[in-house]
Amino acid sequence: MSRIQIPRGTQDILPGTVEMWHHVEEQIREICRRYNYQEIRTPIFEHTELFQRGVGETTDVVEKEMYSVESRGEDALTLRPEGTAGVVRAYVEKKLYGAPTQPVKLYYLGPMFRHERPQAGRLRQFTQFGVEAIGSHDPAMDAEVIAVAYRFYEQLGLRGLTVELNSVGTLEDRARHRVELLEYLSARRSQLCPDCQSRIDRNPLRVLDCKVQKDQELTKDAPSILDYLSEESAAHFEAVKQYLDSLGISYRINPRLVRGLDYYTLTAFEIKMQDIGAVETLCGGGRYNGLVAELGGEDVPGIGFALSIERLLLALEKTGITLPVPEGIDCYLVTQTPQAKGVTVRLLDQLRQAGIAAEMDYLDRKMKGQLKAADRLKARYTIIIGEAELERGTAVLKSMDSGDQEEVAQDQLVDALLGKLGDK
RNA sequence: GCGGUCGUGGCGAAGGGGUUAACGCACCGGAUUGUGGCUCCGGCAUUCGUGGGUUCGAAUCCCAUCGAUCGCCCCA
Repeated sequence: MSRIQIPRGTQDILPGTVEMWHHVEEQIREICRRYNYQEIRTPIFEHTELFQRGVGETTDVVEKEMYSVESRGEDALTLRPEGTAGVVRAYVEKKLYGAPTQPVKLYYLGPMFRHERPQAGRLRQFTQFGVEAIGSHDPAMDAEVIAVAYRFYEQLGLRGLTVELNSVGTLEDRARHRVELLEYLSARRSQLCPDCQSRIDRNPLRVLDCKVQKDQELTKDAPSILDYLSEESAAHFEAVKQYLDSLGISYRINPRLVRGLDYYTLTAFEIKMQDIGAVETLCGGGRYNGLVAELGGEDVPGIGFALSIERLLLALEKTGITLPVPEGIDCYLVTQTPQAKGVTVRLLDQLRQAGIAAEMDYLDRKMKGQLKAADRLKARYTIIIGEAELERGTAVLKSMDSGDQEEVAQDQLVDALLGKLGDK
């Protein structure tokens, strides 16, 4: 029979690795508790139209990366490629604008799906942690959202991160900038790389972000969005910068920073780290003041970020940070003869009910093999029941660390072991 | 959608046309018939991703295919 393999761009997270995920997940819940963001869980799939309207019809994500299915004559469904659209949909549908605490501050953690060619830090199923703060225009809100991401990385031990900051303005700001930019780019069209020539028509802001050296030089003096911000937009941007200064979070203004999703307005930011492969962006986010209205709600502002756990793990690995991973069990039960097995099974269950992580042999290994197995499992203690102990109703309790051992009555074992484990 | 590199046991890895496919880790057994971590000994790939071709002979050369990986586009 031929073997069925894991789909491209997905991964099995096995024991030994999953513990790191647990640790990261704990840190996420902890930081969200402190910053007062509450968890929301939305469906893994949504109506395709949600992403078309939310993310934007002409974005790459919607145009060529969605996993969509026709669903038995009903509206087409799509595996979520990002988290914000679903959260905002829920905000509108569940009327969270009426929630007793405002602004509404939510976080999510879960798998996203995009049909792309996998590479380092890019998968078809990947996991995002994101927050959304909906209902506030306050630039301090922007700073807080950036701080959540930044402090989260700090808390895990990552250093040398760069916060890149920009304002992409309001729709009106962008429209005025776009006219000038198009004029500038069109004049140089033929000298730009083929990718950029098509970007001019699709998303001219992207041209400014091109990695080709020649293009960088050609667009060096292109009109900057920052020069087209309205007074209000500029004031917002200034305030965000000041709040970040107060937080002691350093940042780099990058007027060419563009986000790939259509819903962003005003503040846009990324957190980057070098040398983790071709992808250096760990986290991306920004304001989306038009999105709630676009999805049928009131005209309520919002801001959020999304970051990938896979990229975080990659960054930690490159930095040489190992996460604290609990390992080892408390106790391994060893039997010399098959006759003792009945007692062992009973004792094992008693230990487990008492909260002790315990294991026994299921492979008919000899005593020696069982002790070796206990060692491999990093058991702190072993309980050995040989012929003599079986007869006397006792067991040997042995410390695997010191090698010390003592004989204990079987009905005293749980307490004896609890006492020893408690001493540690 | 496009390009580079790679595919040998559970894992890491040598071998780059000639008949036993090194070695290390892990695993199992023994030395030690009631005790792990160290040591020593033994066992563990009818087979080199898959299919086809060249050849007296292919893990080794060629083609195709599948997969992995890195990069482009784009993004977290």
